[in-house]
Amino acid sequence: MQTCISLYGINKRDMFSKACEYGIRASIFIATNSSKGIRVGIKDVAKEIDSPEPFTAKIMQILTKNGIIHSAKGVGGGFEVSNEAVKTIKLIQIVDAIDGDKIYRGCGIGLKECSEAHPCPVHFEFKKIRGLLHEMLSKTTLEQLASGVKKGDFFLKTLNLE
Amino acid sequence: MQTCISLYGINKRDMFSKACEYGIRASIFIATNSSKGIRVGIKDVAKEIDSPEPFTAKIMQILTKNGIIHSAKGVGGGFEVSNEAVKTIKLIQIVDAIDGDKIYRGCGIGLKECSEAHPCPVHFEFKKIRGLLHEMLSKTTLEQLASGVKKGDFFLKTLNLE
DNA sequence: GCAATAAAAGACAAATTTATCTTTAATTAA
DNA sequence: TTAATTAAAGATAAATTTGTCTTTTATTGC
Ligand code: FES
Ligand code: FES
Repeated sequence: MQTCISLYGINKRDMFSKACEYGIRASIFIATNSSKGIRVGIKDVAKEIDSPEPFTAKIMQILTKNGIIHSAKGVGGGFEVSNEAVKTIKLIQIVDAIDGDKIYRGCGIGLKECSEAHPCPVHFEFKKIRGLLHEMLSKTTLEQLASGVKKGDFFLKTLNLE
Repeated sequence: MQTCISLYGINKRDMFSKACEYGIRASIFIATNSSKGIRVGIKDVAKEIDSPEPFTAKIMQILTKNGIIHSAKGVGGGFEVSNEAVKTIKLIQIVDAIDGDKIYRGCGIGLKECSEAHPCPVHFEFKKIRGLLHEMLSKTTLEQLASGVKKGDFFLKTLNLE
């Protein structure tokens, strides 16, 4: 007899990894401040994007190594994005640096490679979605994202956490 | 000085979890066989979809508990999907059972909830993509996927692994 | 030079996901 | 009833991801 309908999600899975989510939110926060000429420290970043500070610090290291964010040590130091860079940096660069490209290039159901010649059953439908995702990630600049936050249209954390 | 450009993906992340990928591939394989009136055992499943057998067995337990796949113990037992069920079962049921719904409902950059009233910077772009993903998962039946494999148009594993 | 500041680097630790192995329960056939 | 078969359940282990803590390095101001 089959009684049990709808257990739920043994894995709680987001589109991107936590590391990537933090990386994106952090980059946007830093960009909004850089546009006002303000460098921000890791403490502020973690507070403003509501993320664990030491882990966020690790992610910042990845982003700086990839040349996405610039960092300065010492008094008055912190993280920033130059006015030129903020216009050219795309969301996809952050995703690539942290989660890699499989999300928009790999086979949706895990075949070792996605290929037109040897497609999996979801290949053609998935291709469309991945394509849209890829397009969006490639087109969206850090500046776009940051300006929306600066204007107060968009937010980097949920409201009132008391 | 900033020398280092483009490190790569500290996380190798697919769209779905391994568990979910195996679950989808397994379900499709079982469905193709059920349509020929054949029950398949866990051994065949794992072999045909190129997945680790014991782990795949665990996933089958989840799918049977959710009423997606039917199982029979004992001699001549194995896994199957009824001719009626295969027409009504949607891809989304498998994803929900294993990865949950955050991938097509949750905020793309990890805000605790995705909300129109308090949107994150990628909200409106992401909504479109998630919507398309949701639509695809909701519409695609196991039968569609299985029939493509049966006809030989689609595949459940990569070629020649010697 | 010296103290203060702040990120980088490295070593750990916890949690989650993936994978394996053993025992149990159900079913069939003889 | 017994033996064979096959999935379910449970315990455990490995790998990956997430999170923390300490030490080092670079920079600034004095
Ligand atoms: S082969 Fe699976 S998505 Fe292309
Ligand atoms: S709030 Fe982030 S996607 Fe809707």
